[in-house]
Amino acid sequence: MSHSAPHLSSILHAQGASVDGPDLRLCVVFFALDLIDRPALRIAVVNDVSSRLPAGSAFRLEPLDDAARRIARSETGVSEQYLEQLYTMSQCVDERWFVVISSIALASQSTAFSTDHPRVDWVDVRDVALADPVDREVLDYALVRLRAKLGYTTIAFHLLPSTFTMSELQRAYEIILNRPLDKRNFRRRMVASGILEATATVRRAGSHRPAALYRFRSSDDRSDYLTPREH
Amino acid sequence: MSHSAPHLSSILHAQGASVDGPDLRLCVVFFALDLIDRPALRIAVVNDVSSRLPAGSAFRLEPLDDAARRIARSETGVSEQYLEQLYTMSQCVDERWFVVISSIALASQSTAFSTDHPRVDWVDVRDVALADPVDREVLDYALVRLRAKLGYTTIAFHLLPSTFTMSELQRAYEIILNRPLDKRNFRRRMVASGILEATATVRRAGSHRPAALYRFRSSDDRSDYLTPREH
DNA sequence: TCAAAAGTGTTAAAGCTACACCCATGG
DNA sequence: CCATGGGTGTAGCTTTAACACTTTTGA
Repeated sequence: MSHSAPHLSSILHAQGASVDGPDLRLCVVFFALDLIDRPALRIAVVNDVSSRLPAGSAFRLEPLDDAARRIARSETGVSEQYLEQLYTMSQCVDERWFVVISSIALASQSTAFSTDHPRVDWVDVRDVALADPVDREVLDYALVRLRAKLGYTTIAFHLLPSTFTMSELQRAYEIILNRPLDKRNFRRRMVASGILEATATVRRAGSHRPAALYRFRSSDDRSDYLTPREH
Repeated sequence: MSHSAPHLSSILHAQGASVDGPDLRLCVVFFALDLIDRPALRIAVVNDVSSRLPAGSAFRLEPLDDAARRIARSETGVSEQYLEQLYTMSQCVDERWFVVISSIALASQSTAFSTDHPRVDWVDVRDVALADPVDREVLDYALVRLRAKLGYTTIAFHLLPSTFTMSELQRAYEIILNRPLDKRNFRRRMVASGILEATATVRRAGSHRPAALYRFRSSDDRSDYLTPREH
């Protein structure tokens, strides 16, 4: 974290120079999907003095998405599978000027909820209470973006385990979009899109017909569609 | 512009404080559409030592889109009609660390090309040569975004004069998308979308049937669709 | 044999693409 | 009267939405 001590600030002001360049704050909306326990879309919330999004600062010359990845990991103890920049805004906290660069991170359930990290809760997006209104704004926009991208990308990919049943995939979409979908139409669209391939195996889970297992054809991951190429 | 003079930097380093926070660079891809002279999508390019995008720095606590608007205006002499943030990245130039926040600005032809500003050229996007590879990357992504948004928003709105013929509107889309569109299908879609309203008037322009003039129903400007609410 | 989830087809409506001719005007 | 751009309709196809029953299994 880089900011000048108050007296230095005054010294520099007196000389007409500026230490008033912004501090960077990278904050991450880290999503994971609970398909088992109480099905819900959850985000990582850090509880220190109050509830906030995982956040931190970038090092000098560190690429911003490397920094966001590093912060997501160190703040939550979880390695994301997908990261995408969201939006940048200016914010003032206690006389300090921040430029807040927000990102979305995604991880599958097993990756996210198995790890136990002090101060980190994975909370249902419908119940999240964040102290900072900017954090709230970031979360709202992250949800808009995630829902929109579900329609024209393969972003759901990164919230599911490596193999899954058609019902699990549908439940994932339903949880994120927060509305029910028709089973037959859903399956048809998914199959037609060609992003799935059937594995040879089935999953037996209870006293009913076993479910075929699918995986994503990782060759055509289109999650990135409409974000710039990373350098 | 805020960066510390070298000797101050050393002083602060010596004391373990950091002046190494990034400098902000806001850069703007300012689009305008030439429908008359040589029809083309153009952007504002600033020529000082070499060709670059209009750019500048934010003031302390200035909201980033206010800053981008201010920079777009002061660098080009043109007031944009629409502004949207694009992407943020980290860059190093001559040992200085920049956080580059890019935006798209749009203005109609009359607004843009009537003004004459020293060092500013409005150049066809197909011919743009920019010294900085980051500027190039920003332009490429701006084009991707503009084209994509043409499909699901009313962003074209801001590149056209307040009233226009159906042919002009179609030409605008064709120029931006860089491919021909079917006249009848185009008209049908536009009318069906409900974003246009016919004015009572026609335009007589040459030895052929006069063209009906339309305007956008500003009540349903959906350009912003999928960008966060501005505070 | 029952309960529970998996899996499967059809129909109607809307939207998309491709395509060619007549209309109104000014010179 | 002719050259110029403005304006119009249809047919085939694809995509979407709505809708209910049969299959396979374990207990």
